[in-house]
Amino acid sequence: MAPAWTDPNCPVARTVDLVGDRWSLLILRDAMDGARSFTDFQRRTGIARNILTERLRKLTAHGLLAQVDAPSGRRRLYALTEAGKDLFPVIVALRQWGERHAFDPDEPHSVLVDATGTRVPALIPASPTGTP
Amino acid sequence: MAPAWTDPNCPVARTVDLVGDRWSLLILRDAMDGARSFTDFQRRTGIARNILTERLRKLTAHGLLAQVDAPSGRRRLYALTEAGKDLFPVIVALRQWGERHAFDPDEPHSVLVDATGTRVPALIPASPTGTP
DNA sequence: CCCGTTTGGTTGCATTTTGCAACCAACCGG
DNA sequence: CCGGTTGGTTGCAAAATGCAACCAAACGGG
Repeated sequence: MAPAWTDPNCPVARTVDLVGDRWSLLILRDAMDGARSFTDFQRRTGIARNILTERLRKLTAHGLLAQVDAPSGRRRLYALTEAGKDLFPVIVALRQWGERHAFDPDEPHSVLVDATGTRVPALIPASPTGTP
Repeated sequence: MAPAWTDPNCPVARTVDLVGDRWSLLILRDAMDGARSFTDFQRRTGIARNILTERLRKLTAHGLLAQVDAPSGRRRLYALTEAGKDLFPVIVALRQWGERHAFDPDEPHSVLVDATGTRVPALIPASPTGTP
């Protein structure tokens, strides 16, 4: 973590530095799906506990998650911040790609739908061209 | 790589298994930006050469990149497949998030524009709700 | 109030992944 | 034919990860 950024000028590289490891994105996926507690995350992802501790700290340190006190009692819970919620399109895009390309043609898999049960259309950048 | 998938049922997890490491997404970013050759990728990302070799193989093995013969001569080059190009929205989403949240407020950074120079609007899933 | 359980960790150690530098064979241009 | 570039490979050191055992502070029931 010493070199600060892999490539300080590229926004993609910075984002990948923050969430581009085996677990962070899955933690955020679960957070978006309602996970709040340490054991919740641990059970859903199957991540090692010490790594989970570290990831939760990293994500909180960078403002993607925040620790909130539970309504009753004082157990600490993690909640998505605005910045964290803002990663939603990334998760959706990853999910849609996975649905299209990471399963065998005959293999069953989920399809992303919204609250009303209709299928969410593919995310497409407004203009179909490259990165300046 | 033995356990096949981190979570076989989740498309997000599968995608992360394929491209969710420190380098793969940056390699794909550069491929989308025109990089084709081994040294091209190596120079742009700064990745260690042995790791680059492994990543290029992994990405080709999973059908995100393909090896093509150079027009003249027979040097091997890597090109994005359809599946690879289909990751474009992911890269765009990562980039947009980075532009919004990974820079200090006063810090200058790039803004994603299309071929005509107009700013690409934020990617937003059609309906604003969660994952079933 | 006391005891067993759950939660949210921490610690130490083994295994795996990365990174670095040196090396190499094939081709390329002149 | 000679030097440089390309696309790697190899060996070793350093860092990240995984696993299992351990722990203190709540809970929760009786």
